[in-house]
Amino acid sequence: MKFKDNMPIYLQIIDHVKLKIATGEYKRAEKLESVRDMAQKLRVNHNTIAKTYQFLEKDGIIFSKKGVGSFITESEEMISRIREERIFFKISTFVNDLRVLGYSDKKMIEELEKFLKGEIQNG
Amino acid sequence: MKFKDNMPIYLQIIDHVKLKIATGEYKRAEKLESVRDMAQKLRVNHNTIAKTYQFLEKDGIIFSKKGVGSFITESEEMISRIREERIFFKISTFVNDLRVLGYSDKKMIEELEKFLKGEIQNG
Amino acid sequence: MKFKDNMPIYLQIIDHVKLKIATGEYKRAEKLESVRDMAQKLRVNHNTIAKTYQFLEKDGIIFSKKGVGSFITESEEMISRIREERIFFKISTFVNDLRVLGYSDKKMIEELEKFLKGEIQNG
Amino acid sequence: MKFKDNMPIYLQIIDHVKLKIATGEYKRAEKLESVRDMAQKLRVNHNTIAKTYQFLEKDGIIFSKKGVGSFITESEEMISRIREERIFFKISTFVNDLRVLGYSDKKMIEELEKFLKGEIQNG
DNA sequence: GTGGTCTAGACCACA
DNA sequence: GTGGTCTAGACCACG
Repeated sequence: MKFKDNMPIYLQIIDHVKLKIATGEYKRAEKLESVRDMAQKLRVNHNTIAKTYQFLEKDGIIFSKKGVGSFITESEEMISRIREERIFFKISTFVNDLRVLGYSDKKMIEELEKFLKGEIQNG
Repeated sequence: MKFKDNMPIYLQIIDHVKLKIATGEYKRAEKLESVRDMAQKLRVNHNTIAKTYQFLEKDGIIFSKKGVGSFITESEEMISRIREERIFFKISTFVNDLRVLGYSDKKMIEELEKFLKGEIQNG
Repeated sequence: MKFKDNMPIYLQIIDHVKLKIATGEYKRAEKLESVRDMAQKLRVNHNTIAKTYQFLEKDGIIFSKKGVGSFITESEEMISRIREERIFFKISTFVNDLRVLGYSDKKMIEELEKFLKGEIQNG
Repeated sequence: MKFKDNMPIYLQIIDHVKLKIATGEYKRAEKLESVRDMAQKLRVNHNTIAKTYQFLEKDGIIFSKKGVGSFITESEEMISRIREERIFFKISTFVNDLRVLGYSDKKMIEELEKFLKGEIQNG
């Protein structure tokens, strides 16, 4: 995993975990990698991962048991919420950004379609 | 202007200026506010604005005349490029993000249309 | 400040701050001691205090500004809530504990009164 | 049994046993569950219960006979003391806590009565 | 081995 | 000087 320079690593990992939940890669109640294993894999200090897990736990996204491990939430509802929030955020950000640039709703959809078609020709 | 916590303010201001160029609010060869004026307006330290202007100048987006002030580039081509790069970046990021979440091109457009319609009903 | 052995220091400090808010010692929008000053005063590492402040910030009890300092919440409502929650918690815990020990409501009040009188005689 | 996160489980179980003695649920000289039975019942590791029993024995609250089991103390005086200490601790803690929050003796009793009455209305 | 806490010391961004 | 992040390394509680 490559980290951006201008954002704390632990926040990037939090987002990374939330993304994996949103895409379904991490499933309900699944065991996460141990703090130290993930630290080694991502080449960061174990404290950084511990902080990450604690923030995720505070938000109810994972739960940890001492001496056992850390696990994705058991709440299917929470998992759906993470996914839906993410999608909503992406779409509303997109709409907002293009509007600021002067795009009408119609033009926005047209440009998106054009982009998607263009990719086929280019790729 | 409200700044995010986890990103250097000067980078946010750089983006802010580039956005104003992309939207046409800042025009070709227009004089920018002085470092101290902008600092006061954005409620940040003047050093932060100075840093911002240096970066923008390095990228050829603005240029400075000693004792006179800073100005938006005179190159119409640069201005177009800033705008197009921005749009391309926004669209490709959007497409990429939704694909990661498992969205097909078709569903992506559908959801976007749904979102735009939903706004009308809600707003 | 003396710390108990069987509870993380940062949680004890969180409670310590909340207590000071509840008693009115810390007032609305008041500046807290800096992370490093409090660390020195309490003879703990600055990271421990930083963690404390971050948790308090996540709960909306204080807010921090980089390069400026940390401050008690500006919300009078939040301050009242902290105080009332604390009182409610103390009373309900007391009632519950004595009931478990077989005390009726009447006996509970009698014992409390007896205790308060006894103190006068002893003190 | 639900355990708090921020306190060693064995201390919570010690308190749990002392509470059962204080309430009379565990009687003088009564045989306790075996380490493994209690471990299974409380869903904790048997080492944790073993540790618990060792501490209780050290304090004279229980005693063990090799190959037979563990038993509640035979001293009626010890049992009374556990109960009285507990009650005294609860009351004095309560009084102290509310005083710190600025409550007079009179107000303390009033609030307690109010709380007890309020419960009836709410429950 | 698992998560959690703490220290010491470094560096960064911001004012 | 202020808060925030990160590392390295230690120790603890629990299973």
